[in-house]
Amino acid sequence: MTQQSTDAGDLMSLCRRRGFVWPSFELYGGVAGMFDYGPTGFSLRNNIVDIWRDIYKRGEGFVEIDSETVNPQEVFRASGHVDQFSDLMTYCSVCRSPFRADHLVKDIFENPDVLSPRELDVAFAANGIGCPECGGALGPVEEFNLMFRTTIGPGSSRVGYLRPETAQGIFVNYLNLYRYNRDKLPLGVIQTGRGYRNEIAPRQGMIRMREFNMMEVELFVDPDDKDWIRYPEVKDRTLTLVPNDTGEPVVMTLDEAVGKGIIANRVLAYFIHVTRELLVRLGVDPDRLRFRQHLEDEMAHYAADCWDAEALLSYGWTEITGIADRGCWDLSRHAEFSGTDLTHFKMYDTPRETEVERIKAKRRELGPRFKADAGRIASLIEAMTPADIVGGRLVLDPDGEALEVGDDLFEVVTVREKVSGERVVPHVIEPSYGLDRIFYTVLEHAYEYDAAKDYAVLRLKPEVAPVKVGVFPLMEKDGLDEVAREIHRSIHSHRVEAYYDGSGTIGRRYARMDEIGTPWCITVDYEALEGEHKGTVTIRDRDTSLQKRIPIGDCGRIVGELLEGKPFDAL
RNA sequence: GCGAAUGUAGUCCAGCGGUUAGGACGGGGGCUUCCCAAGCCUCUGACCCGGGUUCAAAUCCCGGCAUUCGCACCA
Repeated sequence: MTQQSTDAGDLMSLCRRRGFVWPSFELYGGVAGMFDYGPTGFSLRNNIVDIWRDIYKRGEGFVEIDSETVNPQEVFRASGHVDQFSDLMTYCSVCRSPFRADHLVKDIFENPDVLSPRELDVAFAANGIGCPECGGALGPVEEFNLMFRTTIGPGSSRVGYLRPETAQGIFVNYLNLYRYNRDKLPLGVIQTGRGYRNEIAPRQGMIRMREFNMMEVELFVDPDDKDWIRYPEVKDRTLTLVPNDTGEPVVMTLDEAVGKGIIANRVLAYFIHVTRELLVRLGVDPDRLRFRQHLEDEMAHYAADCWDAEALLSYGWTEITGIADRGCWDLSRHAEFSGTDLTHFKMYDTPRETEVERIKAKRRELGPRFKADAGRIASLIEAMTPADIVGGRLVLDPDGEALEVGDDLFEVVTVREKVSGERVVPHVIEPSYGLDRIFYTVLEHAYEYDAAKDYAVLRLKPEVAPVKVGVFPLMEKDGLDEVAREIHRSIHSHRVEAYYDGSGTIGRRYARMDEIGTPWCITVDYEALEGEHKGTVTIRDRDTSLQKRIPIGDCGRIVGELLEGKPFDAL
C-alpha cells in the first residue's frame, strides 16, 4: 500500500499544479531555497499550525507570543550566533575550491576554531598549507555568516540580523513572560514565525529553505526539577529511538529510556512523546518516524541534550523537529550580555531555618577604646567566623597592621536564619518544529501514485486537508446544480472548506479532489430529484471510493461528524 | 561555491539554422441521465533571461538565472 519511493519531482509537480507551493519569484527566474504557499498549501499549513497550537496552548496551557524578525546585533552576540553561526572560509586561488579555514589547521592547533582570520592566514603561510585539492595558494580567510545582515535605521550605525531562529524573541522577553506568569515555573511559551538562513547551497526542495517557518516552544523549568506532571500518563508508551552511543534504532518505553539514562530527563521524554503524537496526528507515517539523539559533536553550541524527530522521505531520513535541552545557556548569556538578572526566585516549600554561629562585636566595649575607628573594627570583627578564633583571640588586619583582640571585645552568638528560597536560572526545554519540513513530510507520506492508472491520491488526514468536501451536481442542469449549490452553501464556512465543481465528467472531478486530498465528495444525481431515493445524495469516501446515500438536509451535520472522527462505515 | 547535465504552453514530450513551433494530457465553453481522469465539438496557451555569430537562432557561441546529480557545505 505504502509507496516505496515517492518521486519528489512528481510530488513537487502536483504541488505546483494544485496550488500547494510555488517556487518564489519564478516570474524573474526564481531564487533558490525560497517557496511561496498557494491556496491549498497555505490552508494545509494553517491546519497544521492550528493542531500544533491546540496541543500546546489548549492542551498544555502554554502562552503564545509574536516577536520581531529583525533583531539588533546584541541579541545574536548573546545567543552565540554572531560567532558560532559563521564559518571561516578560504578559497583556493587556483581551482576556487572552498574550504573551512579552521579545518585545514586542525592538526597544528589544539583549538583552531578560536583563531582569527588573520591568524589563520599567518598559519597557512608559516606551515606551508596550500589547497588540498590542487596544491594552489589559498586566498585570504573570510567570514561567512549564515545570517542575513541588515542595518536598523538610516546610516549603518546599528547592525541588525534577520533571526535564524524564533527562539531568541522568547528569551529576550523572559522577564515580561515570567511576570505575566506571576513569577512561576514551569513557564511554557510558543511562537510561530519565520527564520532566515543564508544557505550556501540550498538543495532538496522545501527541506533546505533560506526563509523558513518554525513553530517553536520554549519551556522554562526549574533546573532541579526536570519532571513533568503529566509524565505518568505517557510513561509506558513506546517509540523508536536511535541513541547516540549505539546509533541503532531501538523500540522502548519512555520510562525505560529515562531509566537507562538514554533520554536525559522526564520532561524531555514527555515532549518527545508529545511530538510523536502531534506528528502522527498530522499524518506522518509512524513507520517512517524515529527519534535520533544528536552525536556529542553534532550538538549545537547551546544544547545539553538533543533529539531529532526524523521522517523517512525520498531524500532519506530528514530532521523535521528538534527537541533540545538548552540548559541555562540562553538565559545566562542574555543575563551576562544585558547585565540584567534573568532568574527565577524559587520558594522553598517551607522556609529553611538554620541555626548558625556568628561573631558579634561588643560595640559597648569597642566604642570607648577605639573611638572613631570603632565602627570599622566592629565590621572587621563581624566579618570573621567562629573558626577564625584561635585561643580566644582574633587577629584583625586594619590598614595592614595586625591587631589582636580578645574575647572581651566579641562574643559568639547563635542566630536563627530564615531562607525562604533561592534564585536559579531556569533551564529551557525546546521542541522546535520545522513547519515547512513537516508540511512536506505530511504531503509525501500522504502521496500515493498508481502508475498503472496514472492516478495520484493524497491520503491526507481529514483534519489537515485543505478542502473537506467536494460538492458536485452529476450534470450541471435539470436543477441538479441548484441543489448542489445549496448544499455547498450550507456546508462551506471558514472552518469547513467545501468546493463546488460542476465542470467536466464526474470521474474527473473526483480525481481533482483526490489529488488535493479532499476526504469526501457529495454528488447530487437524478435519484435526488425523484423515485425512492428522492431527497438524498451520495457521499463518497476518498480512500475506499465507497458511496452512501444521505439526506440532503443532513449533509452539513454528517460532514461535521466525519470531521470529528466518525468512521465512514458508521454512516 | 566547483564540476556535469538540463531549461519549448499549467504538465510531459517533439522540433536541433529557414516550421503559421507540433502533439498528448490539463484548463475554459458547449453537447451527451455522465458515479470514478469516458466520448464528440470548440477555445486557451510556450521557445528561461541578456548578449553575440548569421541574410536568418528555439536550434550555434558566451554570460547570467534556475533545476537535477556529484563534490563541498549544512542549528
